[in-house]
Amino acid sequence: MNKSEIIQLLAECGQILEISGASPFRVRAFQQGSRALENWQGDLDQLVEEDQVTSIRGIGKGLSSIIRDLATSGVSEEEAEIRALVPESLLELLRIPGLGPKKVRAIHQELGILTIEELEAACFQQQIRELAGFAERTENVILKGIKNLRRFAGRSLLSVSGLVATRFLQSLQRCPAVDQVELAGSLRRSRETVGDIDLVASTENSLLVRQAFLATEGIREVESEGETKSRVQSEEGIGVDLRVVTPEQFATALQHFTGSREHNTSLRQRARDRGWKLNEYGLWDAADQPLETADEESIYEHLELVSIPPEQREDLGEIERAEQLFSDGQEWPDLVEFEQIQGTLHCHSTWSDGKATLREMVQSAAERGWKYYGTADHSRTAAYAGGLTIDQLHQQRLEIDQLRQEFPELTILHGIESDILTDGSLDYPDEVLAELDYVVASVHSNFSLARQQQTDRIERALRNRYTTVWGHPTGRLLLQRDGYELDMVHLLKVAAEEGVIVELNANPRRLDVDWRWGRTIQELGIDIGIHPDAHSIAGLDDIEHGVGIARKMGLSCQQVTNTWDLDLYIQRLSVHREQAAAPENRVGESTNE
DNA sequence: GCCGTTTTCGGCCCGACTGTTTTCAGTCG
Repeated sequence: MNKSEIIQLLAECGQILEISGASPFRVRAFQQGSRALENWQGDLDQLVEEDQVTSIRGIGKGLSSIIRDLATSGVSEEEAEIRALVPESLLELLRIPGLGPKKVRAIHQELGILTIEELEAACFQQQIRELAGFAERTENVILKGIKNLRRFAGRSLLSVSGLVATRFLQSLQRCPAVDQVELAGSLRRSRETVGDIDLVASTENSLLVRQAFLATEGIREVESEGETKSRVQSEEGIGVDLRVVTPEQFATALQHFTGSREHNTSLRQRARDRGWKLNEYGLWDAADQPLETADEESIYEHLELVSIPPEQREDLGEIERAEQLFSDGQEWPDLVEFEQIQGTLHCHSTWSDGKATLREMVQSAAERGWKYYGTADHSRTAAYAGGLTIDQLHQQRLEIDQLRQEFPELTILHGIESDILTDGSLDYPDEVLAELDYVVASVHSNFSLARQQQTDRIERALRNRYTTVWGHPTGRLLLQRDGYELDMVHLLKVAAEEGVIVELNANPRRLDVDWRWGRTIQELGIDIGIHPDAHSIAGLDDIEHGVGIARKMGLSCQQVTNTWDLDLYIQRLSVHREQAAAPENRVGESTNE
């Protein structure tokens, strides 16, 4: 059983235990264990083999034994025992908003209901309202929840949620009663997908602010509204939460609602260790005296930590690091910023499956003030995407020569996104690859190869002297499909050895390589290229999503190739080719045709 | 079930809103 299946299974065990009425702490242990495994990146098989699973914080003896059994044999006695506690289909009922474990349990025990369909029927037959603790309104809430569940599927992509968030943010910014307003939650932390949108506003008049919030365009439904908290559902099916506090409370509220939950739990524990109290309204010392918290920095400073960038707040060791930096008298290192981007590689045009012409794309790159622009259409095997024949590649070079004259201030680089063929070779003969400025090597076929075979295939491509960039390394599509099975640790080592730039594909459906590999990537000294994989002019804007993920990886501008000066960049693109050309470095080199 | 410079027991973050109730449990974040 692979890692993502185990993560899912542990979370389900937590939910089953919850419905069955187990200790809430045991429930939380499964949920936190599942999240801990999800946020940990490394080779799980190796960890299991070395019997080191408990080295992941949040996973102790009990969970590690379940994980070991599942990873090695696919079955676990403990897991089977938990699963037998309640019928599996009840987990579906938990997805209905407003229905938690207690209500699901009551509905099942009293009425024998097992599925969403049965629950819906029971609501129509007005059976639910007869149960203790339920009434007519609960039936309506459930029916509405079922309807929404069928219509919308949980989390959303940054490209969608970002637009919705901006709409609400602007509506609040226009309200004169608002003192400060900021985006919080997972969007501020640059998570790759978003469950709902969190906004924090400060004011002396919460009523006016609430009214401005509820007057925002595109609200399907108001789910709750109170003195300090309101929640609506947008037309796109995304929940939007607004928390309203006083100006003095803004910093602690922003910190609190930015999260993550795990980060906040650790931070509050740190306050408790001092006999202090921290919540969204402030920070109090042991004598119950409020401490000055004018901004987020001061909250961390009181707790003897340097200020931690929002993207890093996942409780993955950042608090320990902030403590060390604080005692060393240093600051958190600067993370890469959008304004530092000088250009990019891996953009498509109408030469293959892009929607804009090469000229239009180049024009847009020049208008953005970029120093360089790399075009990389699909290679010839990608027939589905209009991949270029060798002849077309040569014709494209003629157009690029022309554009270079028209846009002298922009350096235009001619590349290709070459399919990695099933045997690991690239899609053109060496002499054709040699004519190009760079090659993005990507897998677009045979996703279901066995792990070792897929790893070997990609390794061969990475060791090809013409490979400059490893494109969208795992091929995942967020909310659609997992990446192909591969040995990521091994392949990152290969990329480091060969000097291959690892792509951070900034398309909001991909955001691949996953940010959780950030630490490994930094340890190996790998250079990351943030590439929009743009198929249109608007697609170039996706770089901003990529920068957010790079910040989440903890990267500085030095580690992101497309923030570099032109000369350094050009030099970097040829490094691999020259390295590989040296006889002592010729390892597993391919002979394309 | 996890954790630990109060370490093998006894804690485990904390507050808002809703709906069903007449003071609170359940859900959510």
